Amino acid sequence: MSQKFNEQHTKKVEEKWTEHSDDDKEPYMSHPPNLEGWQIGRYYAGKSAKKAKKGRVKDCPLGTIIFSEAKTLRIKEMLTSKSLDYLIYLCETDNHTYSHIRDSAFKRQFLSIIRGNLIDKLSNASSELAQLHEMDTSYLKKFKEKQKNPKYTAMYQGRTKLPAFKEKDNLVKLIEENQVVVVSGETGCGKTTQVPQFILDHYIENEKGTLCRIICTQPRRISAITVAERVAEERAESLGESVGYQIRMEKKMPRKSGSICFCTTGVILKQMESDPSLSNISHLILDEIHERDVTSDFLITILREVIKKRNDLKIILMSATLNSEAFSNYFDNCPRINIPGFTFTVTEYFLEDVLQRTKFQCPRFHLPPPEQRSSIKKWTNYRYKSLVKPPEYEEYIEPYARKLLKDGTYAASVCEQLENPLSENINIRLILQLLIYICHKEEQNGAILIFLPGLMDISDLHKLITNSGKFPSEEYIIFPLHSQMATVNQKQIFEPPPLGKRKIIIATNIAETSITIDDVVFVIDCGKIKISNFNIESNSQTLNCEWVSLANANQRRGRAGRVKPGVCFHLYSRARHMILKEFQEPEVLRVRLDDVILTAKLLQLDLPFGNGSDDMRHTEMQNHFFQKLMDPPKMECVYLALDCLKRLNALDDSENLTPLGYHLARLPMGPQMGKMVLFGAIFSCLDPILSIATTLDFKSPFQISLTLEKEADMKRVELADGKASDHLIFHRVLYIHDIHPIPYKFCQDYFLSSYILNLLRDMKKDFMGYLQDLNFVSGTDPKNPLHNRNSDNLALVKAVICAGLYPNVAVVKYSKSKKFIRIRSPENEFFKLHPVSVINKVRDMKAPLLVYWEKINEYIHDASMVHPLPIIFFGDHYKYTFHDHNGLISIGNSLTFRANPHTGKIIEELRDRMNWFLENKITHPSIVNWDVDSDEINILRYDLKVNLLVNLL
DNA sequence: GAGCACTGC
Repeated sequence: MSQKFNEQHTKKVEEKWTEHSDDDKEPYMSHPPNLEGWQIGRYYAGKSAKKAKKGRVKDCPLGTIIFSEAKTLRIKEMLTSKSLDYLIYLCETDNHTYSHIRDSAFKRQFLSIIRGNLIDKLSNASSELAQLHEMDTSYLKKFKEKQKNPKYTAMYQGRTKLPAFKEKDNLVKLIEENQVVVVSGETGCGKTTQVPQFILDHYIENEKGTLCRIICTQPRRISAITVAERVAEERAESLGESVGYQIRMEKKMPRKSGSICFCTTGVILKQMESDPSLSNISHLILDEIHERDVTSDFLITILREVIKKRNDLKIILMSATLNSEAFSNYFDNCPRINIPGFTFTVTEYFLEDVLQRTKFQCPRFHLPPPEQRSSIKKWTNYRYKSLVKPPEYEEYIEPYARKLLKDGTYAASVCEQLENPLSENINIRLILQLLIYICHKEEQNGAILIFLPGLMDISDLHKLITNSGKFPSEEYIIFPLHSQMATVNQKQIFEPPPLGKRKIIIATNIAETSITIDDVVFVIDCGKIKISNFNIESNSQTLNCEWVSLANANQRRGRAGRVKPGVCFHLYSRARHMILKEFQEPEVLRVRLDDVILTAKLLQLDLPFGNGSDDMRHTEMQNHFFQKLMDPPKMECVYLALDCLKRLNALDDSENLTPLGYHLARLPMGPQMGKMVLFGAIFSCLDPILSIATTLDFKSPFQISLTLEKEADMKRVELADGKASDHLIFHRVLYIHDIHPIPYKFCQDYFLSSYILNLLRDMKKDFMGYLQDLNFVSGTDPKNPLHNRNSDNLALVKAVICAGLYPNVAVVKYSKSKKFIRIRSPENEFFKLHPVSVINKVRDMKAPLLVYWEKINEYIHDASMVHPLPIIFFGDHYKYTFHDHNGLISIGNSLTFRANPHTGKIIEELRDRMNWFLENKITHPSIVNWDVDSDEINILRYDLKVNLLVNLL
């Protein structure tokens, strides 16, 4: 397959598309020339009032589309072809019977999903584990032999020292006698490795090993593997005997019975799609359930239904001590058992102690940046801002500071600083002073771990430390640690430092749970954390810096006591510590719910009806799935997600899954990315689209360099190859990585992570497997030429990107100096383009339209500049209107384009035709037959050589 | 004019 990276086919786009001048796009850019004096003032007042209303921009067409006469003629010829009638026949939709769909495996599965219900499905649930006495005896025999194995006995000796071991008999008895048990305990108590083994050994010893099949879920892939390896080692076995693991794209399954399988929470949820009663499982252990991620919250909600029908299924919830009671309450006050933790003591200090020891002086006022210091007005504003105190100061923090002053244990200047809210801001100079104090005054040696909220702070502190001259590289190794930095995959960070050197790690909360560095003795906790939230009013995602929860603070503190007693410095006062909330909000209250709803639909759970549905049905459904969650999300959030799924055509008007929705629910990615991939398969440009969708869904392979930022930016621009698209860069990177003679060299030169690139390659293959199950492709090779006939046509690739990202469309506005870009949403809100986007640098501004995936805090992260036609073809709410000699195409009730009547008419027919084609393809999943005479190609073709759609887009 | 918490199928 030749997949040259060029855009030759774009030139074939024949239609004339003109961009309007500024006045045309924004009719109110400047005041009409005939106005004078106060009229001008009133004009602008009216204009800003309009802006404030955030009115739609219907009346500001984004451009004009005119097809040439020759093209019009050819398209008209095509439109008279007979194949259209055939397609209309195929796609006459009947939502209740779907009688227009030919009988197929897909149809039967789809109908059983939209008509069925979880409870009915569970009513004939039963365990599939059968007791086989011969095997039971053999399991016991092997187990007894193992107890003589010196390796096993040595490991066993170590196990008996764990706190969990003292509770062995209690645990086994409690689990035997109850269907649901909550096991709580802090890290280091051994519950994760021991509890599954206690259960398994108990079954084997009682000659019923074949009835025992334990699944233990972990929130992260890495912990599923490491725990499985550890447990296999303790049992003196290799993986694949009685212990195994399963994560996406990687598994080592244990034997079918008498076994323990560690897997990620998502794997088990996916399994429930086909086997909701978990028929081949005897014990389900959910570990780290206190983290409250969407998947585990979702899982326990369904499990409450499942255990009613499967009385023999045991559920063990393992949580931190802090919120074990809440889980017990959720399961009808099921019994709890607590295992004391086993960690070294960590001495805790707070801001007042740090200030006292370092004699540091916090700034009293916000200093404006140097370039603004001349403006006194702005400066006063800064001073004013610094004096506004959060409400908790009067109630808690000031009284505490006054008490300290009275007690006389702290210097007066320390107490005074505590009363100033600025002392709670992140202050990297204070951290530097504290580091100097630790390294020179504290006797203990050992690694220092600093928690900061984000990259900015990590970068600033890193610079400050290296430039201070107090931490020469002969004595200190400094590791910045962030999910997007190369250091996360370096072994060096886990290993003891070279002799005579000390490790300093500057990390985000990645070091709280995901990455464990054993030799940490000192922790500096800035007390802040970046938390993403979903804002219902603006229907958008935010990422803000907040106070940590007590759970976070404890976890951070615990990182200091893994090998010996440690010290933790919190950079906030004891008073602040007292008013921290216990936990962060559960994730399900902080995210978009569209993906959750699709999964729930596939699992046939009862869901509420959206805003638009009639009230009768609304009131019928009081006890729906979302109400049963431990923390039900706001209904507005559910409605927003339902609306979004309807716009994507994943749900029909009665909120049943459509055939498209059914496919999207089965694909392991969000609905928009799933749609992009399906269209990539249908339009035969699958490899580039899979690269892009996988990267957006998982993670960018680009790594951040603290020292070579500019170089990294330039490499990105180089990879963009003049195309105004961040998405096509992902395609190009994965493409080159696959064919490069020395992939590792390519990664080094272009600041890429080969670890992530390899994962992305595996993931693409994994998606191919799903597409094959859905019957859209014929194998698992993403580069199969059969599915890449149009992969060289980057205009088409961009059109498919657009189909997937819609309705995330925005309009580009240049500033007058054209130095930077502003973005306007169809709803007339203004955003900015993230500085790393190549669109800032590649000035190929033929089109003012962008499609994007992620928008966080007013910033659009990755974007592609697109032609209007894909938006017109793939957008919803198509309308054509004609009045005052103006033809207008309107999309999504907000984007408008001018088109003369004959062009408008043709676009409308072409759009219908393509939708029929897609509908047919979705309801009759199969590989598109690109043969010259095939029916489906005739539908899209306007002459024998060229496929209409592929060239039009 | 200016910046990106962390997971997962």
